[in-house]
Amino acid sequence: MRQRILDAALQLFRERGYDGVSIRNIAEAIEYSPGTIYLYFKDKSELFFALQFEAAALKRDHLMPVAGIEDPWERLVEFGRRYIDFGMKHPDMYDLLFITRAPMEYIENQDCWQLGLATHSFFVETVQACVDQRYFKSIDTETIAYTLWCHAHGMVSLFVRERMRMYSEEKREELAQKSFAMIVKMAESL
Amino acid sequence: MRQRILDAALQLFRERGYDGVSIRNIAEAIEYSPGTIYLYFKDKSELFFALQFEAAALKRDHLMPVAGIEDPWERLVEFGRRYIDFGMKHPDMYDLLFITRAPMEYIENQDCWQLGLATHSFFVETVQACVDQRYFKSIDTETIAYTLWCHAHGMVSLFVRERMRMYSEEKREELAQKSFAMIVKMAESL
Amino acid sequence: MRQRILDAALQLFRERGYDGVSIRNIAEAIEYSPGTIYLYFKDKSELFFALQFEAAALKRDHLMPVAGIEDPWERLVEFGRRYIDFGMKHPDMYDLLFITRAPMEYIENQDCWQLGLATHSFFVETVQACVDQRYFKSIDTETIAYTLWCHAHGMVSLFVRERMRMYSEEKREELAQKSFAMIVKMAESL
Amino acid sequence: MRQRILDAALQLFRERGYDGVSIRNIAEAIEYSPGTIYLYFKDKSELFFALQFEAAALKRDHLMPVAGIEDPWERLVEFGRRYIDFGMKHPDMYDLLFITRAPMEYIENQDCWQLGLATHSFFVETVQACVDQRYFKSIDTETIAYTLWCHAHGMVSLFVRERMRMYSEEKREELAQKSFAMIVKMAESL
DNA sequence: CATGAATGAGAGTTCATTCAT
DNA sequence: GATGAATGAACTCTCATTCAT
Repeated sequence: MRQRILDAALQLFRERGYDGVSIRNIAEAIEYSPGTIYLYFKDKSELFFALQFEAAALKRDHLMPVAGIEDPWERLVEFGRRYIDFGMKHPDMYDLLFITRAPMEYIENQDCWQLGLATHSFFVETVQACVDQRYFKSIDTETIAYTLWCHAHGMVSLFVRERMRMYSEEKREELAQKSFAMIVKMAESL
Repeated sequence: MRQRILDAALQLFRERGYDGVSIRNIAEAIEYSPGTIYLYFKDKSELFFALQFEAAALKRDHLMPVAGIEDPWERLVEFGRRYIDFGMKHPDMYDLLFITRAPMEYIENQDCWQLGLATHSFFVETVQACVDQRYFKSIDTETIAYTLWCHAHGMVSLFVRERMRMYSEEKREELAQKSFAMIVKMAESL
Repeated sequence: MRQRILDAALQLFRERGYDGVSIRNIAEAIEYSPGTIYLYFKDKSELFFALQFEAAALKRDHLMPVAGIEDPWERLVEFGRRYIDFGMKHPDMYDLLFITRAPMEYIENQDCWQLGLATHSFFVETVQACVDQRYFKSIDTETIAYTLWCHAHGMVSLFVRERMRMYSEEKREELAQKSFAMIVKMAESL
Repeated sequence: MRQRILDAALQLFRERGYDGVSIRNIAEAIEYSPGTIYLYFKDKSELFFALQFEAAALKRDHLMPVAGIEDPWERLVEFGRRYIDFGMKHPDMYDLLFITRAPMEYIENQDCWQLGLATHSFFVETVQACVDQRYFKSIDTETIAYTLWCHAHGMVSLFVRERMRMYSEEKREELAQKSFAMIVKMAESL
């Protein structure tokens, strides 16, 4: 039931944004009365955070398998590939995690933030490992990580928020792959 | 007057985001009655589109001065710098143009879409000019342009939607500058 | 209209107390929509305060004519008579001013509190005048005033909140008159 | 168990007033489910009446010990002292008994009304005893009793409903004591 | 051109209450 | 005897919108 609420909410949040969704909407979607939702979540923002937590967990599960890859460079590349893959396959989740505007003041104390940070740290550490093993000339780990993240996030978020309409659907996919290859190459020459 | 409404609306956007602004709020800000706004805009979404057009125009004005720079590479770099600058200085506008989920079916017929496309085309043409003059080894103009755009959009949108909270304010600025320098360097080796 | 709202609200507040009355109730009573009320009053508590102000003004108008009576003792007696008379004739208003539980934290900054205080001060000054002219042996103005007030308020509030049911209606009136006479006599011997 | 519910309800009353207490609140306080309460009370108003009865009993227990005092005058004075003391110490109970607007048609058939009447009668009889023993010049027992009651009730109810805000907390206490002393003195000269 | 007055719908939230288990 | 799950109605309040004037 908690799960049923979360499922319905997820879809709605993704379609209409945090402010565009009402408790009533969610209740209607699952065909229960509004009050029922308050049996499972203290208020709207708690529901939202629960959703973000789900998303963060899913993302972690999607990404963390790469931890098994020994070579840091290969690990990094695979991490990137999967990051983008996650965004493309679960645009709603990605949106929730990295785009949706929501009561952000609260978020930092939340478990989902911790979870997100953990994955992020893993990413930075992988970059660090590459740096340590001289995969790059540059040794500015932080900036390298940030730059790669920006590129990946840019790709996914232009896609998620439908700002690629000037390209046909196939073109979009093609571009994504080519651009990923390109950034990898660019990174090699860092 | 139409302009006065738009100005007030824009400022409110800046402060509270799209969902946080009501017709009433705007009316209060310009010290007119709510009804008056309907003399100039059919409804809220028309006002919203007008706003998007404003944003697109502002962005064009912010970016197009670089058209005067002869050398395509310098033009490209300056374009990038200004793109990011625009996003940082007018996060609400940037949000409106590249992040906000709006009825997209409508948008494509709108002037603002044309306006946006024009600026985008200018960007792509500048990349093309660099390619033509062998600034890059790669000749895949489209992918180059897309990749650069992704990076810039990633930077701005992580900032605009407050996903950089794990860094201090100064750190954020510093990172932005360093990352921009880094992508420029990476591009040189393309 | 503002007045129409106040009239309806007054009756309802009196019948059911502050918490027992909803904006909806008031709206229904005047056959308007709930939202309309917010055109005239910021919120529920503002409406309540406006009502209290009305009540305070009415009470002042009922009492202040005695200011014309030169002899302080006569003035005091007449003040008391009218105080009780006010409570009996306008139980709803009296209730609002001296019994109804409502957001009291706010009240002290309100005009109605000032108005109420003014009348109260006039009462205390009248007692003081009696003291000054040796109408009492006691010179403890404050306590005398308070004691008289307690008696009057007790009478009215037992009546207003229907705690005199063990007496017949006529008996109640008779008791009131006799008790007033008695407290006057008691006061003379102070 | 019934008792446990009542105890919790009473405490909540004390803290938040009648309208501020919900069945849910009470259930939470005793760590049972809301439904459980309905096993012991038909509905909220039945609980409310039970509470009034409790209050009446508490008041009786607070006052009746004075029945042991032989001298009627001393008994009367002590009764008054305790009456006020009860109101100050249990403002919520006092409120329930003498101020709260409750369906009065119901109340008269209730045990609590009987209980209240009994205490009241005891009070009147004590006044009568004083009259019989010539403690007063006046022989109008009813009016004397009523007058004294009005004073005491006025004191307590101004306090309970927070109409003494113009005085500091200590001042309020001081005034109460002085006024009680004053009414006693005034009564002596009746 | 502009407004004042009004509304119906809807927001988040809490409530007293029911009832199958 | 007690609960968990649920509801429908109510709450205060805000909103986009309309329309006679």
